[in-house]
Amino acid sequence: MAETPKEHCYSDLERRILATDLAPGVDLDEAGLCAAYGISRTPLREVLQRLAGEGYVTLSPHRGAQVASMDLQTMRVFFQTAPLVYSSIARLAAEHRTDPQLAALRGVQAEFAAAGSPQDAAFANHRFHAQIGDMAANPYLAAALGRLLIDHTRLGLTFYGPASEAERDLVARARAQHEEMVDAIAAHDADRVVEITLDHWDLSRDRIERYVHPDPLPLEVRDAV
Amino acid sequence: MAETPKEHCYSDLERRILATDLAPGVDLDEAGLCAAYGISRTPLREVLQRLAGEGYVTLSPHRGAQVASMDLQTMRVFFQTAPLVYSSIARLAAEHRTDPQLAALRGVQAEFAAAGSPQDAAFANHRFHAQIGDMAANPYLAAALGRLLIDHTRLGLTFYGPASEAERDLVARARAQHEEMVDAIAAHDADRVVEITLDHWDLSRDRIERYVHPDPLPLEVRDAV
DNA sequence: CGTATACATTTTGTATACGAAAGGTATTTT
DNA sequence: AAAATACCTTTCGTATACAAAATGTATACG
Repeated sequence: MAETPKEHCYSDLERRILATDLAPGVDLDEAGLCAAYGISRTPLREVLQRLAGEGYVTLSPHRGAQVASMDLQTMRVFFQTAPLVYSSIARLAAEHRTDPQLAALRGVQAEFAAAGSPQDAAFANHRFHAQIGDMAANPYLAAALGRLLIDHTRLGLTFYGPASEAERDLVARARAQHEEMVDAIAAHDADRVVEITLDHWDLSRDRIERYVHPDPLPLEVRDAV
Repeated sequence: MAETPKEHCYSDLERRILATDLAPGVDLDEAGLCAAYGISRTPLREVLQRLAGEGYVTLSPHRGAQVASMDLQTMRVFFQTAPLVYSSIARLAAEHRTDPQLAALRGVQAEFAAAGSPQDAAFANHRFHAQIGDMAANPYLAAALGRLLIDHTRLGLTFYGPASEAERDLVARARAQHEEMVDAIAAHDADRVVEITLDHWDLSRDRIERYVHPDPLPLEVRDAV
């Protein structure tokens, strides 16, 4: 089960991009990555081309690979598109899911609930929604979902605030919604899973908005009482 | 403007896959393609990996590249998904289109109207809808649209019947719908372009269904009069 | 002092050669 | 005679070496 150096290179780059350890837009140096992962340029370039096909990086002729950008325009389109794709995927997943897939989803959800760090939680959340994408068995929407999840995870980790009371409450609600989604998918209840998915989306959007647009400082410095 | 051997390899494989000259599922021989296009294995493999990222081919470890399959399951999912993506793209295109993009769309539509063969018409149709995809400026849905268009073009050419009166009428109606779509996009009329797009989809679906399920032979061999 | 051009350096793209793995066939054994 | 194993052939994966292109810098000229 030991992964090859090439596979490690792929999964590690994927992880670092999702964690914004490799920031959007930065150039990826072929020679440096070759040395870091102990592979030669040919397999490294294959990894980069695969990552490009999935939307993690962009390749420019004679300019190498850059981590996919995340400008304001990208975010705007992301918020516009996510509800449509997420709810469509959720509906299809409820209709098409198999028992082994459901078991896998429960396993990922357990990882999410047990996650120790915000980053682990974000990765588990990513896998949770990717698993629902698998269940939908729709290669067309899967391509859109994969790209949405990349940006969703990056946004979530970029706009992660310090562990506050409100933040803990949001995570607890997200976990509860995941459980409800699993139950609805198990019951093949498409309408219900779509409804929960849209609530789940609203929660995620609110969390990011809350970070960008926090409560203003009190106008009165000392208690006005 | 002369394209490099590598670019020619890419565009020619793309064309042959869309035309089902390379049938769904067939193995692509690396050595043969290298000889045919006059490039070595490294750039050829890059081309195949790029085609794989866009959904034209699938790559299996130690088994090389195969043209993306088109089984019954694929077709079912295709018919299920296309209206949603096409109409969403159309709406966004009407809202976001720029003047140069509109001019490009008119150019492609002129090529469609002037197409001499069914294959040329199918390619021009492909470019027409891909151009609307560009206008939408939505990388997430663009990934789904690209894959849908691949299968749509392949289906259209697979289920193309001999030039009959009915077929000519369908093509004329499709061309008229294209013109209406261009006008609606030019006017930024999102609701109208969505409506026409759904009509256009119904027409395309009917054409394919008509081929699969033609009028039955007359029950009376000679005139029953 | 600023700008343009030429050269050098760095990085990307391509070819070829070698090593490894999978599938098919033939031979041997039960 | 049938099945299993070993070997051979073919194809895929990786590394390295070479060629080409782009960018940055330095120098010279205006």
